Amino acid sequence: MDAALESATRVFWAKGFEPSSLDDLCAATGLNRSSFYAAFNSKRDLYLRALQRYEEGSVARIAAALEGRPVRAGLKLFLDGLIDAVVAGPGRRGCFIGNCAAEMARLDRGAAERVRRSLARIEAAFGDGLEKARARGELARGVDTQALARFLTAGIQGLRLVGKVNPDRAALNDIARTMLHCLD
Amino acid sequence: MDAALESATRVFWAKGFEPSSLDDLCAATGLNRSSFYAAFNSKRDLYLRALQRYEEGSVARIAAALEGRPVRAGLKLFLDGLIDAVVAGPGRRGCFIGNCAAEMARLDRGAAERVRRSLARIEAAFGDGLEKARARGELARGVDTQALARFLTAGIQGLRLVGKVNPDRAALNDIARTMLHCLD
DNA sequence: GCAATTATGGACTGTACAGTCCATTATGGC
DNA sequence: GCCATAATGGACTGTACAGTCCATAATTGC
Repeated sequence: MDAALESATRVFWAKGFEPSSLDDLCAATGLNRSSFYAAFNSKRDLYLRALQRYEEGSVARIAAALEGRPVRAGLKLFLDGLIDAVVAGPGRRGCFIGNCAAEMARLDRGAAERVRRSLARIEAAFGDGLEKARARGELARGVDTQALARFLTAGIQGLRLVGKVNPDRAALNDIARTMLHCLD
Repeated sequence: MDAALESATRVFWAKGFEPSSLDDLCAATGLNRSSFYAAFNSKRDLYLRALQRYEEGSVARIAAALEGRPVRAGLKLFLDGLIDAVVAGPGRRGCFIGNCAAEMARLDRGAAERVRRSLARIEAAFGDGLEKARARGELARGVDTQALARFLTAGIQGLRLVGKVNPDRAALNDIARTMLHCLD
């Protein structure tokens, strides 16, 4: 069942909610309509589950990159990986969370709330890493780790949006490099 | 006719392309279907014209804020105004350009190209202001103004996306303040 | 004032879609 | 092997929509 969710995530991520038809989703998951509705209840429910699945992965990747290394190195590792994925991966999908925010937030209050929570968890993952780094003495005493975490969260969304329409490594590297500059 | 375009822009900006029905657009513009198609040819054409109109405004606001004052003050003015608009304005519209990128870029190559061009013009407006500031001696000699302009362009998209689902002034101020920090 | 052109209203068409339903097929208990 | 239960296929329904079309109304040129 998780394989079906993963396939559906790919469809929604690439095409967005509205343009993903049930036929697309049934083809991708291998389920027919009856089984689809038995398993997932509705297109929107599946979309929100896909979003949650994506959120888990995003948070985990941040935590993994920041774990067990200096925070600057961790952030660079994370951003370099992100840029690799944007430049080399299947093109123009952007960030599922950001896509959901743009496409649904105004018309679907529940979806907006999920996006808000996803961004909060991403912010918390950055905040944790930064806080630990400060405790290790890697950052100045007075640095505002919450502000930095918020900045990184927004910055990544910006980077991914720009990368979606212009997956140019040099431009994305400029953005990432300047972002890292803010830690100092 | 520009009034009709402005009204249509508001509809597309708020709801996105797909969920804006022709009935919505005719109601907003005051045109009936016949006049609508005579004037704008198709829903998509109108959408792209609305996007262009929005782009002009965005670029002009950046240029105006950076004109005739120190670049740090100009950027702060711009970002403060943006945050005011996000927090106080009609909620959760986000940036039309960013919305278009998220909603259409994957499925409409032409729209993606327009977004790419809009972002390039925004980047150029920042780049101009930064370049002039460097000539005035406000920035260090070796500063990479293109990288900074790219960073600001992405940062604004990130700020607006976060603000779309969580229009919290304190959080947005944190992001803006940290962004400005990167100039030093 | 009238004819020719242009704008307007709104009915209409064809299509695409999410979700439902039931007849058929497969599965498992015994 | 047989019955009860569960999964499956795919036809079907109702709705919403973009775009077209034409009959009528307004406007313009003279």
